[in-house]
Amino acid sequence: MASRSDTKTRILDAAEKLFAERGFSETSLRLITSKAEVNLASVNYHFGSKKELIRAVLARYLDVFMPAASNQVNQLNTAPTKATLEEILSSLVDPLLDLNALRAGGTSIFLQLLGRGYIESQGHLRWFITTHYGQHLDAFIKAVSASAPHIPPAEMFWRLHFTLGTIVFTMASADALNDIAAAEFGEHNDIEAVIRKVIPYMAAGISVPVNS
Amino acid sequence: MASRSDTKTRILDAAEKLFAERGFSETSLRLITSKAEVNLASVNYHFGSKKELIRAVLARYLDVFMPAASNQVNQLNTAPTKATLEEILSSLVDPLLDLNALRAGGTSIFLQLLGRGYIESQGHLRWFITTHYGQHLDAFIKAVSASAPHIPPAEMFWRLHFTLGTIVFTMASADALNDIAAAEFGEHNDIEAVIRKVIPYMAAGISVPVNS
DNA sequence: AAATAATTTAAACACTCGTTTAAATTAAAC
DNA sequence: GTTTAATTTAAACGAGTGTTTAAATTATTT
Repeated sequence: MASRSDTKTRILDAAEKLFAERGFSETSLRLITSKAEVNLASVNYHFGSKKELIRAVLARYLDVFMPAASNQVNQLNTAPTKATLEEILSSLVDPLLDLNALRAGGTSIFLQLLGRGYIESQGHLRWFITTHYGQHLDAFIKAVSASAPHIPPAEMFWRLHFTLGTIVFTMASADALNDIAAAEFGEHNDIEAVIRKVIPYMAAGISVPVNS
Repeated sequence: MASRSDTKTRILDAAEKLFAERGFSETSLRLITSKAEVNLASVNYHFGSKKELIRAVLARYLDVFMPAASNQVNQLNTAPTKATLEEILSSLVDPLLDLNALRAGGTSIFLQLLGRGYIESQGHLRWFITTHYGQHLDAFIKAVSASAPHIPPAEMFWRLHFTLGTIVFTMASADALNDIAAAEFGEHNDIEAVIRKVIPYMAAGISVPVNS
């Protein structure tokens, strides 16, 4: 079965890169299989359909990231002092950067896939994530809410989605923005530098008092 | 020429609604023309191509919104007291809501189109907006920068793009989020309520001190 | 009213898409 | 080594896409 998993992996590797770059519906199976140097029909043979391939691509990252992320959050919860919001957000940086060890550019690819998925799939991805990784999400949401107890739950719902938009849009266009920043300001940032820039922005927005 | 502009308008009206709901590439010309009750070929006759139709749909809003928005910013600039960041952002609310007078649901449609456009078209929309409406954008960026002089230009560049992501992602999925908020918290927000929720978030993020 | 221009229409074109089929090939089991 | 199962392959299918064409219709101009 060496060839089987080899073909599956080649498909997943090619697909995630193309999905992140061009979006799901803009990426044809023919483009994926030609980049992966496998036969067109092997996608349907190994994954059943394009939709299931998309889910497999996302799951490969979520299965690694989600447990690592909620581990970090749980560690903060058991610490003697209550974690600040910025500490909670910063605790996700390592799990995110560890995805680069999984595959080259993994951090950026994962965040771009997340963004594309949330926008393209009319709610399907939201359902997929909440049903498969809901426990991990709940731990994170609870920790964030506890760090900003002055924010009502409904308001926090909106602010966490504002935050999702911030991170996801930023990462989807991080490469282009880095080019502009380099040309305009002489800055040369990598993905980690951008993540560390965005955390104070998000933390301030999430915790700003209501009606001020 | 009554029929000519009538057909053009019918196409634009049907297209913008479908584009906002399903995205550009997910909306076929056949769906647009059947909703508009015009012939399929009339899109190419009146607009040349689907890509030019998309631009026409966006331009119909941008031509109204952009001058109105920079008018508001200029009025703040001539006021006796320096405008706060939240005042600057809030000054865009009226121009946004005035789009509802243009067409039913205009505000929501415009913001969703903006979000879809920025995400779907790999940089094409960014180029289209900066080249056609760059002067209006510059006035806005200058006003925001002046309201937060403690933020270096390079940092402000990043934060304004964080903000673009926040607003664009939120609006692209505003309907879905509103449905969830209604089901989960009994909240029934319209587009104005969401806009007024996101402004404090963005203002706090843009102006938070660096390295804090 | 006749001639010209603008618009609408139905049909077809050329292409891409995801998926399926059945035969060929390779691997595993007995 | 033969049989059985798993995988790969080339080809085709049916449906959907944006666009083009040329004739029919409508509006405008002379």
